[in-house]
Amino acid sequence: MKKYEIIVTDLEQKIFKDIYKENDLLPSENELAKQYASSRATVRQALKILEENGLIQRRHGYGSIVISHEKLLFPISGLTSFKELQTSLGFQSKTEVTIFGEITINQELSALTGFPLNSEAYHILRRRQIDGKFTVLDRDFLRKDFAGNLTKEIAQDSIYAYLENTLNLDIAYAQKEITIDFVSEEDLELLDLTPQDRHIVSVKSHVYLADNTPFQYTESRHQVDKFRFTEIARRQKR
Amino acid sequence: MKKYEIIVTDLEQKIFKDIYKENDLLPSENELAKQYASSRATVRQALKILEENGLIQRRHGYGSIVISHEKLLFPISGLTSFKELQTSLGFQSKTEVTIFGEITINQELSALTGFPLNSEAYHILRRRQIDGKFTVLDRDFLRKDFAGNLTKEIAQDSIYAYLENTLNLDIAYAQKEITIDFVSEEDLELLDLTPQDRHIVSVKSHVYLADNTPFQYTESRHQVDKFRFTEIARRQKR
DNA sequence: CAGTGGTCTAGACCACCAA
DNA sequence: TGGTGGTCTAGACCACTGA
Repeated sequence: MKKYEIIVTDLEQKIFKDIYKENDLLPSENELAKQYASSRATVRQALKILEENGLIQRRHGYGSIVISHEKLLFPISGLTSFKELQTSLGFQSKTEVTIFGEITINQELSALTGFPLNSEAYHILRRRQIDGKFTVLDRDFLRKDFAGNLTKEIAQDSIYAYLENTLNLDIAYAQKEITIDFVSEEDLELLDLTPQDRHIVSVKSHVYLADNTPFQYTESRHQVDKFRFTEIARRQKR
Repeated sequence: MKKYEIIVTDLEQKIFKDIYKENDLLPSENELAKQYASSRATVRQALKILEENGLIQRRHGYGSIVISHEKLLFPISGLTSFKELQTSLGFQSKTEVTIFGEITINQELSALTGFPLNSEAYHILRRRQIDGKFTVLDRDFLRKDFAGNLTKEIAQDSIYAYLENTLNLDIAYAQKEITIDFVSEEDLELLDLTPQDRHIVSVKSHVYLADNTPFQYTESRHQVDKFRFTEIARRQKR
């Protein structure tokens, strides 16, 4: 474990255990450097992470204030997968793999996914049940040359866990887009929608590996009243 | 201008001018440190910002890759106000101030906004026109003890510009939430909705100052088919 | 004013990557 | 293996906040 990670973890725990309470000041950077027997730069690296995670707010010439952390629920932001969400929130839920196929990328799919023309990809359609009702429909395209031997069983569990832990693929970032679409035939067929539902929330993601190759394209369609997205936004000074 | 800002700006321009093209490698950190006559730490601070802004992707042991920047349109993320968006995107648009009033924060409003009970606040309702149609409805609550003498004229222009540039208020971060609501009576009355529209996108923001005081609460209601939200999400390793 | 966080330097060693 | 980015140090000066 790296030194700055140790500091982050320790401060996180102290915040969650209310040793440092909401609106408290953390010890100064010099003080923390002494406490952790580190340089100030290392402490600052740790504080930067706490700030990005929305746990503290730093103030020039004053100190680092602890932010209310009760409000920090349910960040769909940050590339979190369904399985992770589900376990961390303790939902009653199930995943059904509707389609598990392979496909050659044609012109249209290449434009959509960013994959090379004529490359081979998995095409997976899954629907996810929350509290007994199918509320989310996920369509995934994954490049076969990277995703190795994906199976239906893995798709039923967590694809991300498999890619990152088993294949050691380095997933770096995603370009996400949220829009509201009209309900499609397919949505009606596969999700438990009420007849009055005309709209659906669509979250499209292009997922890239560390070396910048487009690796996955996902469209996730959520029943409108089950969707919620939260994030901490910091004002960009520059 | 700080040294790392100079480096960021310079590299940004070189990327936008295609001197460094998509999928190119930037010069190494040591090389850049030489070029800008700075330390490596300063170069790294600049590269960190470029990475957070989605312009490059850094890779351990390899280098910093330039990411496609054509995809970077319309980030509502990052606390951007309507006026900024409008000017940066060149929309034809207009803002109408429907309500400009003052209000004492009661129990209910205190819970909603986080403002102290019995404090004084501005209550502003604005509707925004894009291409001749009212598509966005903004309801703002701003604490009067911070927002000084706000006027209807300022509200018609940009409140943020006034607060930051004129009052020098230090807006630090916002907790945002996106949900889909049912269309309300008020929405129907003030927005140009079609009779079939049943849903509306609601973006709620709690805005905080640098010293962590809740300062503004905004609910922004967007016509469903005019709403689009994009962001770059990085996978959290920790 | 003393103390805080923000910027910056010049070094060091390590972990990773491609050839 | 040589070059890359990732971590870390020990120091310096500056800009800002509060009393």
